[in-house]
Amino acid sequence: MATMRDVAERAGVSIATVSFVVNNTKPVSAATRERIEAAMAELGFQRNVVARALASRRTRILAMAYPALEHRLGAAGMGFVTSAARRAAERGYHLVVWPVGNDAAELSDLVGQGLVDGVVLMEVLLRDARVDALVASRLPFAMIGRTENPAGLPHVDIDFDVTVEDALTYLHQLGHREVAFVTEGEPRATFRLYGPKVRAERAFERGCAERGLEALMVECEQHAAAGRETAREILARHPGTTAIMIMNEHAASGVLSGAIRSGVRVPDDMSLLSIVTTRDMGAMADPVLSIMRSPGEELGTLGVDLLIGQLEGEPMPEPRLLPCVLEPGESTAPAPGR
Amino acid sequence: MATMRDVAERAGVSIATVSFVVNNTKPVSAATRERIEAAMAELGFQRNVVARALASRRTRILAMAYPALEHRLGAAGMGFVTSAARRAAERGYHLVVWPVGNDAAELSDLVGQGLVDGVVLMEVLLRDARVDALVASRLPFAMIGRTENPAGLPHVDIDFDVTVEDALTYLHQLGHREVAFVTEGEPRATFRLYGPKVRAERAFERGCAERGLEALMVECEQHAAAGRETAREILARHPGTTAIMIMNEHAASGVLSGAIRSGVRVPDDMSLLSIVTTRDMGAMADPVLSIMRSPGEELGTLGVDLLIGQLEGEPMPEPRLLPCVLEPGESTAPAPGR
DNA sequence: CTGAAAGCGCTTACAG
DNA sequence: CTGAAAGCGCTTACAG
Repeated sequence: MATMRDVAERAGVSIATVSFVVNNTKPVSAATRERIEAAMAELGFQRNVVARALASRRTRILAMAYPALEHRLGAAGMGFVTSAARRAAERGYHLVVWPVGNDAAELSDLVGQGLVDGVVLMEVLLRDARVDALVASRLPFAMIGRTENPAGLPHVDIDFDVTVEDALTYLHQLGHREVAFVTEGEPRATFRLYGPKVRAERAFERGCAERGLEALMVECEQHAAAGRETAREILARHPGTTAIMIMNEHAASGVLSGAIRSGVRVPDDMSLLSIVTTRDMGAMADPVLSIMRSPGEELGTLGVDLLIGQLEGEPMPEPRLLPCVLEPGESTAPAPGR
Repeated sequence: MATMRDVAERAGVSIATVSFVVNNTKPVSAATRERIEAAMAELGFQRNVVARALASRRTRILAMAYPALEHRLGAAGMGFVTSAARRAAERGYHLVVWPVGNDAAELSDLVGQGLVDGVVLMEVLLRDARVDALVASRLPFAMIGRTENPAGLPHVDIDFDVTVEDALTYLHQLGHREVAFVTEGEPRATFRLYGPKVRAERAFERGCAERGLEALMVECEQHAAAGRETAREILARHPGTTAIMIMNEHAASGVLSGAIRSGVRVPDDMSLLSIVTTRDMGAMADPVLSIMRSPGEELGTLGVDLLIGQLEGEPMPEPRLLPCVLEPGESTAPAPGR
């Protein structure tokens, strides 16, 4: 590999001048610039990013930190990572992936190595030791998700209030008055601090109260069999239910087939709406599920933008909350008798 | 951040000696080692990985290169990345993700930056310019997947021969004599070079020939609606078919519901076997699909091991081919009349 | 507009 | 067992 020294010799200049044209950081006369560019082309020069990082104290590497044991991150998880990596590349950065535990020690350790200029933190909890560790480290970071009170901390997240409110409005306008909400259930204690679930539940309760509806919520493990069982349970205990809203991607198809197996027609007797999910997931069911699409890729892109913005001294961008967008499928219809 | 110089001063030694104990690279007397370790603890010293990389000419960063536009990589793609990142971390490496185009120029450019010690290349084609570029770069690499003739190139891949053979054996033993194979179809020209598809088709043809069966193969786009249409087509044109093998994760549930909508009972009238997929995908269908599980995470782990093996001068590990493993669900049964 | 030089924080022969 | 010193390949004041 040719170095700057090689280029400088060939062009008959100092390496400083080569650096100036490579980085376009100081004025250089057209003549010498041309000589240098010719030399670079002839030698196939590429600047060594490690040396640049050490000298400039900026590695131009970002980290994407996500929970190591997170199996919930399926297709959506890949969407975060690929969109974030793409955006980072577009802006001249690299993205490393850091599977980290929920304890902050591991993250602090990684940060201390000095490899990255900043961190994008995924799957943030309402109270999150990793966030505290990042604040303490003074390294720039951005959250995908947010703590209980994220004011002042750069973040992007799904707008659960708007998403749930839009979902309820949609179902309510279809005439549904008894709506069940199937959420994710998990034994792990930290799950009580899982923002998406907590925020969606609060929004559901509020939305139901405003409409004078009962807020029926059921937790369900994250697989199809549990979804089937949950559907049966709802039908047995709350036979008046005409619509089920689901925020549990892996159980949604199970809820559907559980209902169908119980002799319920979807959407004639029962509407199903799967929220915070992807078109692909909805399309795999039969009938195709109506969904509210999660803005997964947008969040990855925005998270990186928020971080790079800080690194490059742009005016601190506002936190962004993006709602999921309704994409009706075949599983929602007017309530029976309407 | 404390540097080695700080530690050395505090311990009253040279920075060389500090380096020796940090890296455990030369014998140091117990007494001085203790002083140094105490100093490190007091200062909270962490070695700067960028400086180490520059001095040692090893960054201990690996790249995972995958096709930028690849939307096929859903949950399985995340499995590759997370398992690879975890393995890299276990062995003291970082993993950067590189979304790259199919042309080799982008990859060569990234390699030339000197950021990584090696590359794990995903979604390798039978003839692949990126592989040629990596060979030319002389940078160590490992493939997940393989070219047409990968002898001498480190790789891990699914053993499509064994997988398809096992699938056929399973169906044949259940009495099925007319088996259709639904594969992925795509307009892109490079898809003709997509190894998994080509190898599976060859294996299917061979297996059918050996058993005196007709090798019925149908291409299908990668979504559920196309799967439904494909099921109808098979039923209409080949009414004797009693089993469908599917290597098209996103269409599998569609094939199932297409068959059911046509009045076919699964598995009584028709068996369905989805190969090279995940338990999660199979479980989302009703009835639960019998699958052959893709060893996605194992491939990610092995790919990293293969790469690190080269970097650390271990004897060149053999390429590894892993078969998918049969996990019967509710969608396969003896052929009708058996 | 251009260059000489210090320095980023380590590793690694080399010498003792 | 330990240290002085060169060097990894750049960037960046500073001087001219």
